[in-house]
Amino acid sequence: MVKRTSFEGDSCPIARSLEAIGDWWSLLIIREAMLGLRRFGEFQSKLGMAKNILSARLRSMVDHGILTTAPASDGSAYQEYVLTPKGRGTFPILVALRQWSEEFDDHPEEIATILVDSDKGRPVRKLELRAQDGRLLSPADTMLKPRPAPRRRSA
Amino acid sequence: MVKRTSFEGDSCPIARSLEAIGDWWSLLIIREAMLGLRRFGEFQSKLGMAKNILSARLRSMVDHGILTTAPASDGSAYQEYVLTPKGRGTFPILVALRQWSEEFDDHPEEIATILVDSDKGRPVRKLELRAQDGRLLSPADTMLKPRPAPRRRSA
DNA sequence: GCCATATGGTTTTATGATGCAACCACACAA
DNA sequence: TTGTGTGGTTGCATCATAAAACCATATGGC
Repeated sequence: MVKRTSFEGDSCPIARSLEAIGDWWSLLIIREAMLGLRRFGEFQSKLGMAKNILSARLRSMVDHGILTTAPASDGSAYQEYVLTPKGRGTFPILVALRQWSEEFDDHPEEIATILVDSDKGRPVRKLELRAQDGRLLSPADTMLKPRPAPRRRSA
Repeated sequence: MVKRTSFEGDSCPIARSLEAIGDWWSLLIIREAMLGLRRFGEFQSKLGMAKNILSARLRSMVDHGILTTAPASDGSAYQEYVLTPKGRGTFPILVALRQWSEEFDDHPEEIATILVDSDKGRPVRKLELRAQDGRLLSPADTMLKPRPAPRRRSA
């Protein structure tokens, strides 16, 4: 088989995420959904992507529990695609991608938008990773530990 | 042309990130590099990916300034691939992907590792997005604003 | 009712990307 | 010289993607 290697059974959580949203379009669809788009045609015209691909992606994300199809909203017999909590949970990923571009892109002047807090209208801070006790952590301050084995008996 | 649509000129910072690291393998390669892998063979055997694909990805990431080729280190006439600051800057993206799996994956018991702070050995907190004044922000507390036009004259 | 048009897709077909295996180049060792 | 390991490149089969055509169901005009 040549089967574009699936990460489904992989034990790495990053690989598992990529399995669901690691393709070209999914995160952009989620981004648009986060901004309020709901209808097939809206996504299609906004993103300019092929309709068959959009169709496949939407279905895949529905299967993964990232989107749900809501029956209507304006009566028009069609369905809408709305984010589930799992879908909205990708927000930090989108922000991280955005901030990475803002910080390291070779042509940051081409970036058209900035993310601000809607209350004050000022740019948000960089995402920060903290320890349980609140210390700010850099990559070097972290390490991976094997997950404790699930206790079978006393669950 | 069918040319797998490039996001290179896109003004959306998320699309721009995906252009560089939005494919199947790049983030996994970066993850391994973050853990200390450096040599072609190490990546290849650890990730189990085809050598030609690895070769293409490494070259692409070098072109994007995410990796650099260092001439040696153990004398063996070959080169090593090490992360640049831009490459290390993807850390929050990896953490965000990891945490999304941890929170929403259907089979979280299959996730083998947890990210801890190396000082205390305790799991890290969730990534948090804050406003300039320190308020914790949810997706709904944020909005996108057009970037202020670059002033040509008084730069 | 009848035709035109918009929406929301699916099907068809062509090409680029990926996966695998084979091959090549180089370094080093026996 | 031959052998072996590393670091790739090349060919070919298959998969995914893109573009466009096609289809089904409303909606609107007449």
